[in-house]
Amino acid sequence: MSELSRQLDLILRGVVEVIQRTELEAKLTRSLKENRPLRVKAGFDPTAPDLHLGHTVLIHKLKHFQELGHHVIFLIGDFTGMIGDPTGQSETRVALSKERVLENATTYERQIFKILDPAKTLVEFNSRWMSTMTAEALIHLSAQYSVARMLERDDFRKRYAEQKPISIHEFMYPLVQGYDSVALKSDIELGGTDQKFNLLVGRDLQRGHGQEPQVVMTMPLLEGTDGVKKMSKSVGNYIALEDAPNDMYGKLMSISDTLMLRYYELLTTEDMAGVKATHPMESKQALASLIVARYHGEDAGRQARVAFQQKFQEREFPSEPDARVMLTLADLQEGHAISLVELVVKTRLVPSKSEARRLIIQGGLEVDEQKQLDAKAVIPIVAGHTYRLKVGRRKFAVVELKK
RNA sequence: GGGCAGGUACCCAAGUGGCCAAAGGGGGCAGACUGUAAAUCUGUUGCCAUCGGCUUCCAAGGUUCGAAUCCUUGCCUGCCCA
Repeated sequence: MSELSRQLDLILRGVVEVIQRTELEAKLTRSLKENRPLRVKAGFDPTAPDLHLGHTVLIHKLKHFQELGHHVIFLIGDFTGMIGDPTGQSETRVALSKERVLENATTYERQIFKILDPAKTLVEFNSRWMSTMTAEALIHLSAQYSVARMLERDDFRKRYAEQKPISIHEFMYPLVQGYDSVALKSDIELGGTDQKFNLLVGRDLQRGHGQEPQVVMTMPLLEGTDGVKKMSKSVGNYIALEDAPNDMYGKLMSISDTLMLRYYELLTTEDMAGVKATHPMESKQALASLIVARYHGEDAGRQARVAFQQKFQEREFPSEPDARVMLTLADLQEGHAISLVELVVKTRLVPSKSEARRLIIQGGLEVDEQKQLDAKAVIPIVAGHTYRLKVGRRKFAVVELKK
């Protein structure tokens, strides 16, 4: 196998679309011949340093390039961040302070370097060239794209059709992102399939600046834990890289069987036929252990598995409860007692007394393995005893009286 | 600048003077079921409380015994005309 096809093999694995394949091959060939690594760019939002598994699909692809000796540019869109997210539903963001951006960048690095090699990764900020751009240059840049072409972008088109607001500045997002490619002389840009439009703008702008257009590669979007919408923090269907091992494991175990296969496909290199042949629950546990181990270490993976089995399969009380409450005498009524509602609220696992009451009536509360159904009940609290509360399906708390 | 249509709970969306804490759907939560799930079914979903009370329907005023519903002003959104 030639070096070219070896590289192509790895590069194309899992990719949805390559624009243009022939250009990619040409760039690779030249890179090999001249011994000049390609510049591979991917952009990230500055406000969400809490990376989740969805992001890792892309980061792993960067890793592939890195392994092949190419240069990876991790671009933090601190300037574009002012515009708001490209899905368009959110409002304009306030510019982040310099300190804040750097802080977020550090957080990013801590997470991505679990996958990427720090020595071979260039972290860039687009404010470096954008914040010094003159208004004149900006107008000039805007002149390179038409409104009609902007409206080709799916979400713009939809919002326009649905009579929803689109602010002018939102058009700057694709333009600036495209210009980033010019500034970085990017050879290849990676993004999710939803980024296709923005990525293509980069090609146009590069051409306009006399550069060879970048090759665009789109990666699949990973569905979130709900199995339908793409994984994102704002929807709340995400599994963050920095989720605690047990949470991460638990979230992975709660996904549907169908979604599990998808995760295997996009997040691992396991053999799919083998996975499908195994009992779904076992496959799911294997997946959960694998991912937890990847971000928290082998031990954490094993421990999370044990903890999960305790907590859910054998319905035992976990060694690490979700909340610990220390009561003082001031919390108790005369007779050293406290109402169940009060007690549940004190764990903070439930937002209000009404919710606590509801939970109890619906049979969602156990104290020391005894189901409590009376929302008006008051229970005595004895010093020295540790009360173990099961709050709803999956939350546990321990309560003690402070001496 | 003018005209029209809108702004309701986490989201979508009904309601157009009292029967409205506000239909319906989605989502969330709980229970049953299960292989951890998913799907399904059932219940529940402003806050505090025993009846009952309190604060909500863009904002501020006003009319009324009584307003999400009527009026005024303002803010916001979309469309059309200029």
